[in-house]
Parts: sequence; C-alpha cells; structure tokens
Amino acid sequence: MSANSNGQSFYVTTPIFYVNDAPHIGHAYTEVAADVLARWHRQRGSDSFLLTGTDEHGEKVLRTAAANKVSPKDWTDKLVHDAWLPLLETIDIDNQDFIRTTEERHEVNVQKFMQKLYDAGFIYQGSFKGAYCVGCEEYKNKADLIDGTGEFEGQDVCAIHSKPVEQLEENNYFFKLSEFEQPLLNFYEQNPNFIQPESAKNEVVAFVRRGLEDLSISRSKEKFDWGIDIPWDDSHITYVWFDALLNYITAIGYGQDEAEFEKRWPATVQIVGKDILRFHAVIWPAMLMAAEIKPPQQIFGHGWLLVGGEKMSKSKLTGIAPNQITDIFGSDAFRYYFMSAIAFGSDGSFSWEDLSARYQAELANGFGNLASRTLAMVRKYFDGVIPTPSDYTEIDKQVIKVAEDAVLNADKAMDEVAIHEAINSVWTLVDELNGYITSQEPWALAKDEVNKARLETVLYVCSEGLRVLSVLLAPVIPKATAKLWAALTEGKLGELADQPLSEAGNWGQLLPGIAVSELDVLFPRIEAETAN
RNA sequence: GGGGAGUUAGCUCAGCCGGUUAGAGCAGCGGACUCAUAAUCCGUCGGUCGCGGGUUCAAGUCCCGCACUCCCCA
Repeated sequence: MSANSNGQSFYVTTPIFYVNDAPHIGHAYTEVAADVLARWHRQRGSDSFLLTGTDEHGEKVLRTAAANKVSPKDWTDKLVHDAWLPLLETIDIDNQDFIRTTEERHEVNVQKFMQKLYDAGFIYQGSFKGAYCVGCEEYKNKADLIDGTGEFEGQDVCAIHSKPVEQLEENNYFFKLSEFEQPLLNFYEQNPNFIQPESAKNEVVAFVRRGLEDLSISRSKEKFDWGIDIPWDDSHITYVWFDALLNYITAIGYGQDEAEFEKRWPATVQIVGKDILRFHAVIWPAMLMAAEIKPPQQIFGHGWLLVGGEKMSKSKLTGIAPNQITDIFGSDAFRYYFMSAIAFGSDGSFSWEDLSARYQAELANGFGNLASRTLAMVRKYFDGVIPTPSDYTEIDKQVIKVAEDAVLNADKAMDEVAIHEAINSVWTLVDELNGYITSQEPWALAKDEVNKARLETVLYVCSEGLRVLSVLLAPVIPKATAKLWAALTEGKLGELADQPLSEAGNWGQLLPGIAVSELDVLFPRIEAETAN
C-alpha cells in the first residue's frame, strides 16, 4: 500500500456471510468499509478487487434446510438470492466477485489445498474428544454448557436443551497448527502491520505466545455430510472454518488460474470483525505457510456496533436490518454515517438520534446545502454558466490550499485504513467553502456591476471546490456525488469514477463556460422522526 | 480462572514517546447575514480526565491496587 499504487493490485476481502444469519447493520458495516477502500484505491489507479460471498456448509445449514423441507443447496440458493445479494444492493456495494463455498471452483480447490497439506505431512489422523449434545447434534464448547439442575445436578448440560451432554470421541484429521507457533510469532514481528489495529495485535500475540494446539479440521460423515469431502478419505468432510477461510484464494484462481492468483495474492487487506480475528490472524496464515503461500499483507479487525451500549443482538431486539436505515436515509447516508462517525477499528455506538443528527448537520446542511447554494448563485447571477475566474486573492488561495491538503491528508489516512480520518479531512473543505461564501458575500457583490469579476472568481472557486469534493467523496457517497458531478460537468470531464484521486487537488479543472444542469436536493431534510 | 481492551464536557469521541490556562463535533445559549435544503457564519456556556495510592520539578499521559463495561480463551 504505497502512496503511488498506480496499476498495482489492491485486493480487499470481507468475511463471507454465514448464509443462515439474518443480514444486519454489522454485516453491512464491514461491507461498506471494504467497498470504500476498494473504490478509493481504484480511483487512485490501482487494479482494485473486492471479494465477498457466503459460507454455506455446516450442520446448522443442513438442519434448517431439512426443517424447511428443501435440499441444502436449494436452501442456500434461496438465502443468497433473497437475503445476501439484496443486502449488497441496499448499501451500494461494488464488488468484483461473490464466492459461494458450494461452488465447484471453491470445493475442488479446497481439496487440492488439503491434499497438498496432507502430502506435506501437516495433516494427521487423531482422535477428537468433545461434549456432544444429541439434541443439537453437535459438539459443544464449554461456553455453551451450563450447570445442570434437578435430576441433572452436578452435570454439564446443553444450554439449549437442558440435557446432559455426552463425552464422545471420534477419529478426525488434525492440522499441525502447533508447529506454527514460532513461525507465526516471527512473522508478526517481521510484519508489524500485519494485524491492525494495535489493540487487536496485542491480543493475538498474547494468545499465540501461550501455545497453540493442533486443530481438528474434519468431521465424520456419520454425523452429517453437508461439506467438502476430505480427498483421501470419503468418510470425512472438511470442518467449516477450514473450508471457509480458503474462499479468499479459491475466488482468485488458486489451483486453477495461477496467473490470476499470482496477480491478486497476497491480499492487500482483509477486513474482519474482531470476533473472528483469531481465525484470520492465527489459523489462516498458518494454513498458508503450510502450503507455502504468502500470508496476506494485513488483517484489519474492526470493532462492534453497539446499540444502547451493548453489542447488537437479535435476542435483545437490538438487531437492525440495513434497509430500515436506507429506506429512510438512503444508501449514501448509511455509508457516510458508519464510515465517518465511528473510528474504524474501535467499537462504535449507533443510535437513531445520532444518525439523524449527523445526517442533518453534515450531509443536508453541510455538504448538500453547499452544493445547493453554490449552484443557485451560478444560476441566479450567471444564467447557470460556470464563470471564468480572475486573479486569486489570498483568501481564494487559502481555499485552494485547504483543497490540496484535504486530498493529501485523506489519501494518507486511507493508506492507514483510517476511513473516518480520511472523511474528516475531506470535510475540512466543506467547512472552508461554507465559511468562504459567508465571508465573500457573493450576494453583496452581485449588487454592483463593478464587482462582476470578483463575483465570477468567487463562484468559480465554490464550483471548483465542489468538483474536488465530488471526486474525494465518490468512494463514500457514490450516488450523491454522481448527481453533483453530472450537474457540474455536463459530461465534459469524463466519468466521476475515473477521476484520479491523486490529481483531485490540482486546481482549475472545472471548465468555465459549461452550463450547469438542474440538481436535485442531494440530502433532503427528513422531518418525521421515524426513528425509534 | 487466564489473556486483551475500555472508563475524558449533556451526547459521541481526540488527546503520540509525561511538560505552558485538557481539545473537536453535536446539543444548549447569544449575535451576524440571506445565496441556500431557517441554511450558513461568528461568539459563548460547559470537564475534581472511573476511584485510591505511588514515581517525578511536572501525570488523562508512567507504576500498583480497586470498581464497572466489553471481547477472547479455558
């Protein structure tokens, strides 16, 4: 991720959605972050590739499919088409691929990967002991068990069924994760930015230092068979996590299209929620090392969205569907809000009041109104034609300086995956321009013909400032900026998405003489408090 | 039980390796202005920096203990 990544590959991934989940704003948050990064880097000239998809294997999927009396494949097809692809539409994600773990390109190459590890001696057969709940038909973690009461006093019982669990033992295949303890620690040390943010890194390093155990990576088909067959033993299937992690490479040609794979891998940054950080920062690089593949350049663990101070949850009725927000505020506002209001990497509080307040203050009154007042004056004083600027005063030069700095600072922040900081940097230009208009009083200049040249300059500065803002904000609020761009340029400057970010701050690109077109209100005031 | 992180104005948060009167945005209050989606601009009120010790010439900023919140693991 250098400052000049022209033509370089920028490969960003999100975790794949567990297909049985219901989409909520947490999923959407991760997607938007990855999408903003991908769009930003694409506009900077990189060959930017955003991957997302669905994780579709496992016993729970099999069970819910059975409960709905359809095959697991039909069940996941339905969920993908009814829930997950629409989610991407809802929040305006521009992904380059969508991988499903049930696709052949995934399954076949997961098997190749496993065979390679098996041949290299990193996988062996061993016995796995665990607490098995017959009701759930699965092994339980200790966290899922509670102390029994009544007739089961003194025993561990399943939290769901309240019945004792059985200690079962089965033969499984194991991955020699323990052998990678030192290699991982070395890797973390040599690649200090591998795990971000810093707090997440501390946690992972401390975990690995305490020692790693080998990892069971298969399940006997006697229990269930919705998964990828172990290539050398068809009585077992691959454990879901092992299967799921490999999507990041099977999607870009691992085992199949080596040229494509070489071009994309290693991933530039893999965005994950902090709950699954350990899988991505420990198990995943170890798997890759075993296969002699480079680990990704960076794993970025973002925080939780908190609602009322707690992690969202369905059981507490704090789960929020993204379209509840976009139906009222639109996808741009969704994207802007979560990206600007929350420091990426930290937990962040969501509330309807905060969303509503920021929408009003920043998008409607700040940016939207700036566009509105500028174009209204161009229309009113110059019949809608962008005027030609004369000599710039110190005040004008100050605006230009702020624009240039906004570009540099935003770009620097994006390199550090500090999305909120990047947006804040851009917003300095919004504020500068609003202040500039107030201090230059174009309405006063318009009263006397002698001030015409000055008025032309002032309104050119405002319009050109909007041009810079359109380019900088396109990755975050693509719909609104596209409208503004169309109104400002009449198609004379090419597509907005093709505007190079590195040159966004080069002043004077907007062409005088162009007739600006009508512009809808970008972010209409939302009066009704639908929020609750 | 072990590990990681957090606790700073009404709200959401910045405060890097300790150093002048602790900052921002929003909300509140006062004023200016009218091009604009009563919008913008200026000014202003507001904090014993979770609690208790310690180190230091000097501590939100370092050390120890405690309390509460969250995450991970067993």
